[in-house]
Amino acid sequence: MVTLADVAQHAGVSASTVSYVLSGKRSISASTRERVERSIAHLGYHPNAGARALASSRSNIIALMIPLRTDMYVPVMMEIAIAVATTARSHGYDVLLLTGEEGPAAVRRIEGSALADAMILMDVELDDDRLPLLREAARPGVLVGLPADPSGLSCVDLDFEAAGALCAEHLAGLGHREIAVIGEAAAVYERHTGFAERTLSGLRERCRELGVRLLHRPCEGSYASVAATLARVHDERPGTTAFVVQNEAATDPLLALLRQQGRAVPEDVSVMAICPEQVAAHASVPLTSVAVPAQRMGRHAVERVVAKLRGQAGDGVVLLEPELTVRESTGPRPAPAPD
Amino acid sequence: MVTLADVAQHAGVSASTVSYVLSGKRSISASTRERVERSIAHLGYHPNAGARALASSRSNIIALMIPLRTDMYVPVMMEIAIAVATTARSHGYDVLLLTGEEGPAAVRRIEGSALADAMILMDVELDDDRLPLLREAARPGVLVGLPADPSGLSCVDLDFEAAGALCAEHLAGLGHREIAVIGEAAAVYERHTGFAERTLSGLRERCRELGVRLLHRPCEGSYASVAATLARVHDERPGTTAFVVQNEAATDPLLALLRQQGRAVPEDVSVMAICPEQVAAHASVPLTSVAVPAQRMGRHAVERVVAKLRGQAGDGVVLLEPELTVRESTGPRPAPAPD
DNA sequence: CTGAAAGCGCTAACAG
DNA sequence: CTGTTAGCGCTTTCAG
Repeated sequence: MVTLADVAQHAGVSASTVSYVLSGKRSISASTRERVERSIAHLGYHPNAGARALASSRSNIIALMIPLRTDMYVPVMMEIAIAVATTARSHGYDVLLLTGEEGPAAVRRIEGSALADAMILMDVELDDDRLPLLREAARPGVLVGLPADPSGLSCVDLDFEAAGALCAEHLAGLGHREIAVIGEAAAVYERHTGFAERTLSGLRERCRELGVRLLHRPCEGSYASVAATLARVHDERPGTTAFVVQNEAATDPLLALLRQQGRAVPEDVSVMAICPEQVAAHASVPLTSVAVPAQRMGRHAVERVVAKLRGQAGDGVVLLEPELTVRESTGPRPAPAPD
Repeated sequence: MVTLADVAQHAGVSASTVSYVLSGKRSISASTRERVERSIAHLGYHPNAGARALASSRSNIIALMIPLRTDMYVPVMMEIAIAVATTARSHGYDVLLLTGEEGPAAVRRIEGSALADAMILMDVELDDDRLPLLREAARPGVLVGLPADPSGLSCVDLDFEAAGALCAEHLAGLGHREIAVIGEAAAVYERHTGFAERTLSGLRERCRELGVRLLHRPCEGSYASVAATLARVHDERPGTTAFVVQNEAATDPLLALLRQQGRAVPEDVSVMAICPEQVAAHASVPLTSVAVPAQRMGRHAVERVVAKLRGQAGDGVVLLEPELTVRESTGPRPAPAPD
């Protein structure tokens, strides 16, 4: 194994000089720097991570806790995780992958062992039991998601209220007066993950302002349950001309069912979704949608945590602005059927 | 920060004793052990990861390289990654998440910096440029996937040939004589990722043995392209009574199209898939399928790599046996339409 | 069964 | 601009 001492000897300088060439923490004459760099390349030197961490008490690792249950929003999680990993690398950090399994113990473990310099928690719940620990922790942390009480914490999330409002505006702008929301599974609302409720409240408020009638129904992901929900909406609000879907698994069944019923999208009925771009773009009818900006969220979380490590940022909530992409699934309200 | 020395002092023993209590590498009297453990709990001691890595030259970290392009098989990747993380934890290892972005350089970096004790590479391509480095590396590695030349490497993968054969047998057993395969996008075959070809060859061989006609058509994930492929199959082999789908994105469109054409599944036509359980179980008609055993693959990869770290395992390819789950999408061949 | 002590490879004062 | 040196916290011989 090639050590810093080997490099120093080869370059005919002291160990500290090599160290400083690497860290740039003090000025080095061009000639020495060059000699050292040549030696490093020649010997194929890589600094030892453990030694570095011990001496500097910084590991250059960011811990990322992802949820264990993989039943929801998997591609989004994955996209965030990948964005976190690549952004972290571009800032000189590696990423340690932790699953929710360990729960709060993981926070303690990371903190105690100094394995990571900071942590990013995904899929935070409204009342997450890792939060008290995180507030006390010496190391900075950033949440992806928004808990009930974000005080003393840094959070990044999509502005779901704004996303809801955006949907309402888009459909109202097309003339729709009765909208139905196909929501997440009831369990999601009961678990109070927050985002679903926030979307709904944005939607409700803006609909009220715009004088649009809104109906909300939670829905499981299965084909059968989408069918049941659709039937129910049809019974309760036959005048519904537009759907907002916030349920990744429900979009395809919904489109299939409408097609089956001979209701053309968007001529007879408009459909829009709050979902990952991929899902929206690849649906059987490309969906007008508000995207969950997974990459931006991951990138932002890392940048935030890195800034905090440098003492350049404090706590606070950052809500990313939603963006609406108009595709082929929404159109003007059809003329009311003549009696 | 609580150090080992603090614990030693509190317990009235030497540092090495504490260390040995922790590692169990030499016998300790019950009374000292108890005292030490009490002190550890009392002080809330956690060993410092960097110091440990430096002194022992083992980091207790396994690096996991996941592919950067997330266009394919995302839930499977995620499931493998999570299985890797949880299994690793249960063996005392943490997982470092690397993306494919760095390419071969990542292998060198991990190796050089001693950041991880071993690595697991996902989504290996037939002729992957990280493989030569991995063969020379001092640290053990395990591939998830099967490259063209697995010599000198450890690999874990699904036995896709057997999976193909299993499909052929199942359908032949139900009396089907003409089968069509809806395959992955042409790009997947061109990239020679291996698994698609292997499935096909298993399918072909067993079909030949069983006297079943087989037609294979690659297919993009979009609704339109599934429609086109289906039409083409119908033209070329009107007698086709069963489909094997190896393309996560094609299953739902296929079922929707068949429904639209008034062909009932499984009464008029059988459909089976090689895909994750979730996809199969939640399809609009629950699909008879051969699963990609993501969890098993992740777990196996970790166990393999841990065994190698202990010098208890060598190179070689392990192909996991596929399992067929019969659901509602396959049935006996319909009686040939009377002329 | 337990202690003492020598590093592991690097960083960061402290000196010049 | 560069060198000397004292640790960082832990593991692991070597002694007893």
